[in-house]
Amino acid sequence: MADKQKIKVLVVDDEPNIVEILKYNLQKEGYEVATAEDGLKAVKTAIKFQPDVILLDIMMPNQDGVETCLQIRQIPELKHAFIIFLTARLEEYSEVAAFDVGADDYITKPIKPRALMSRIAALFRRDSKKDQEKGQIKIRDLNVDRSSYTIDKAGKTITLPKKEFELLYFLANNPNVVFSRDELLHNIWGSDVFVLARTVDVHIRKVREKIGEEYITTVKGVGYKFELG
Amino acid sequence: MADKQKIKVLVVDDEPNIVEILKYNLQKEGYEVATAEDGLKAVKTAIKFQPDVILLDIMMPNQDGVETCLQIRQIPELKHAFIIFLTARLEEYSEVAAFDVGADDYITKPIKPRALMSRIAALFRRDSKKDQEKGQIKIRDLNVDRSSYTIDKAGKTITLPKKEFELLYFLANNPNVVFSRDELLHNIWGSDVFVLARTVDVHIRKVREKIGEEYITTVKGVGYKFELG
DNA sequence: TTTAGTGATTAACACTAACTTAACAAATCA
DNA sequence: TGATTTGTTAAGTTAGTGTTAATCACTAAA
Repeated sequence: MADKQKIKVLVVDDEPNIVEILKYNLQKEGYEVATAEDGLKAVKTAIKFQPDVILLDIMMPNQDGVETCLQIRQIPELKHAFIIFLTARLEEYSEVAAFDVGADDYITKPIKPRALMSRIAALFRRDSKKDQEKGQIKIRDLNVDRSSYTIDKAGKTITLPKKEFELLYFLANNPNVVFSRDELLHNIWGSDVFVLARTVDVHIRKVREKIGEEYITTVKGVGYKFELG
Repeated sequence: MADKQKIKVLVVDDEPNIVEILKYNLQKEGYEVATAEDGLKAVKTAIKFQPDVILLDIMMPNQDGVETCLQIRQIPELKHAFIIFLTARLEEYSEVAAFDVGADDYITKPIKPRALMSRIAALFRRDSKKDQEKGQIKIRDLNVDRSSYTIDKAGKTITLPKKEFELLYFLANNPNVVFSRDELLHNIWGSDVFVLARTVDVHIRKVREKIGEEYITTVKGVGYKFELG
């Protein structure tokens, strides 16, 4: 979702080129970025900056990524942070040690910015899903229940397939807000999936068919919204 | 379409077929397209054309993509441009060098036009959202809400079609300022759309019909304005 | 390994609200 | 008054959406 607060990413690598590329691409995607050039500085910066994600090169002067990761994991304020290792392809060293040490993911260089962005985005999609998992929305006469992918309406229980459910859930979670097809794709399908925008229409059709026509309305030329009142 | 200013894309490849396919698809999506067939011409064209995005083949006669990219990155006016490399799958050469040289992304041939389009669109998505975040205007007894494309008036909710909403939104956003029909067309319809000025009258009529006559006033011989107090 | 089934995506065609244009009536001003 | 501008309505056109069906991908059962 469009988080009100920018997600903060700390990039740690001793190669200025890589730092620049990542910084550039991350900022382009709307993240707030800080950088550090070695492990020692990384820890200091992390404490000040309180990042949500840390991209951590393994091979660095002063203090390598593994050791740095260990230290960061000791700091209570940074426990929630996602740590992603950046490794050259041939450092087998990393893979095992990385996870032992508390990394959440790792990617191999050379880095494909696009893939990395998707991966970071995915972290927060998953995370936000967790938030929602408490998730039961009562809206109008519907009871939208994420844990079972079902809708309760007047005693009747309707089960929806995944995409249809996600679509309804997303709209119901943001009632009265119009979303364009592209926004819906971006938020529900993810930023790294390429499907035609009109696919949304078909899903809308099916949801309407199952729960009734009166909930989701079309704003022509703009998109769809869940109608309150 | 909706975009005020067309996004400019420069396609550089020595295979006319590929250039044609990309050009066709990009234009269909509303981009302004220029092309070049080798690296040397690409630089010249880029300087004149000032593209926002450059699709750059790696393997080209005269001067390859990597060298071309380097040169383009030297030019201050083109620093903001997104450079995306097009590479055949087996040129491992490219991946590393590409990013060293300042590329923002790369995609492997064969190119799937649809995926490429999504990717380019994604580059600019953030900006367009920012425009929309302005959101909500409270003026007199109206609440003009862009997120739902509705007007609230004394508890009643009125939904307007896109153009009518945009018209009201624009006027309400600049209360007491008179706009000529041409100015309204230019600001709401966009500079590249040609419709008769009197079309505005009809939309004004419909907005008045829906929200009441007392908000938008006519200044004869000049245009319309949103009336405060 | 087939087969059947489900869901996701795309493609094709139908339909209609929204938009544009045109035409005429009403209002305004010289 | 006549000329010009705007209001209003209605008819024509288009872009956007609704809808159905075909295709594709995947899974589970036989």
